[in-house]
Amino acid sequence: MMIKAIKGVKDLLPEETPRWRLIEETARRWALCYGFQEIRVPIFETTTLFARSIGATTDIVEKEMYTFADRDGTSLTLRPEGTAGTVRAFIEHNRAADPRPQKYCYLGPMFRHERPQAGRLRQFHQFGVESFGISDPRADVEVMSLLWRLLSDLTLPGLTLEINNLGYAADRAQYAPLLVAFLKGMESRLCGNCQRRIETNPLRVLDCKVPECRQATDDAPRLTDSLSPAARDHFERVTAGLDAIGIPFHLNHRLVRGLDYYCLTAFEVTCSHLGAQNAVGAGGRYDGLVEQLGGAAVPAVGFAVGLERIALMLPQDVPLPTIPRVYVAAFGAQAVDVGFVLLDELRRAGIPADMDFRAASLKAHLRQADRLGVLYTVLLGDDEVAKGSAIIRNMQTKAQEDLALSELPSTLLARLPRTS
RNA sequence: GUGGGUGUAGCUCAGCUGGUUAGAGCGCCGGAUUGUGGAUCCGGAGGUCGCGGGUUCGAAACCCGUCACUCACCCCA
Repeated sequence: MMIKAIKGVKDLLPEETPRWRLIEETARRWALCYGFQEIRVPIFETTTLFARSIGATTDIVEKEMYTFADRDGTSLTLRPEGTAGTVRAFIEHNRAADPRPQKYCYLGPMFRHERPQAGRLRQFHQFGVESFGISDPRADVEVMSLLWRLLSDLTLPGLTLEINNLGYAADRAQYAPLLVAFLKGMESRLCGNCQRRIETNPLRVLDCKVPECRQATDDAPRLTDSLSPAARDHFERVTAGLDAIGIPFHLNHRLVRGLDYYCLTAFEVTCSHLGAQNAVGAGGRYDGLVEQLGGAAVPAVGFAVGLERIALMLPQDVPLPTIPRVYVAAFGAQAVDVGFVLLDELRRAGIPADMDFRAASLKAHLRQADRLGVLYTVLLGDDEVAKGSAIIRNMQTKAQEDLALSELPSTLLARLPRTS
């Protein structure tokens, strides 16, 4: 019986890792450029951290967490998202006491026990940022700007930034009964899911995919009309800020975030070429969360993007960095030994060099050199060894020249173009 | 958790209402070229037809079960 990877996880084979490196490096580069600093937190935490931050009644906590008992019985959970652990670390290390801006970014695997589908895995990867301690709406704008710029830099097609004002918890508490009353009058026109949502998550009805539900809720009371002046003011400054720096966005009064901790600004970047899971990245403000987890009353904004989803939309022809390499084709009784030493000398000189130890004939070596796409091949047979020389062959032009063995590393180093 | 689709060579897929030794393209190996890659030509290797049972003279095909993958719902990045 062959052992296979478990459901919902994926191997990234060497053919795909350059694309992933491009995505990861682009994300990190933009985040650092915006003053965010990388933080690395554990991929598992005590279960209560997630239950308290994400919301005990959300699907994630209720049925999607990978939870298991540690040897002493304490309940541990593989992180389903990155914010909870980052906030925990922020509190635990008393980072609020540091006067510098506390802006973090993270990158890594997350785990949710869901049925896999396009753009959704059980082990998936997110890049995210969290900006702590700044209630100024410019922090919201900064975070959305970073998200937009890094996705644009990756030349992802068909991107849309949608934003909404969720208000404060008190605003939503005031609004919810109005909405529920309206929905109850419409119940017969709603899909089965939405009829259930009236009780469980009425705001979510607004964001239903079913066209009939959207029609039915066109005239529903809007959260906007229930917002406090402070919430309105914050959001106005957010949209003004986005305008000022030229970030295109659409107001979407139906946009609701699933996690309990969001307030005020909520946003989502969707992509048209992505299948059903069309959200690439999403985030918002979560001013109450740090306090809720036992820290000071520290405001915060952040986002997370799904790297699998980015990889799905990343154009096939994006230019990937390539390393110019050299192949050592050593054949013949003495030459194989001399070639092996030469291979090591090249590498020590910083020249990416390779050799297939299985190949015995020059023909077999050249075939491998071709497959590897190297720029130069060093041809080294017993004749050359006797003369203390080697031939370097330019694989594109087929031009060959004789060189002394001793000058090979320096010559090749000079010939190879700088890594692009 | 619910529903649909698909499982045949390393990869992408043909295979008719059940009928001989299960095919193609690409890839791989060898030769034409005994020290020169890609292109061409010639030759070759490679398959428990996902697995288990059933129907039948005969099953890759039909039936039942099962597993895997996949898409979608729910929910979310």
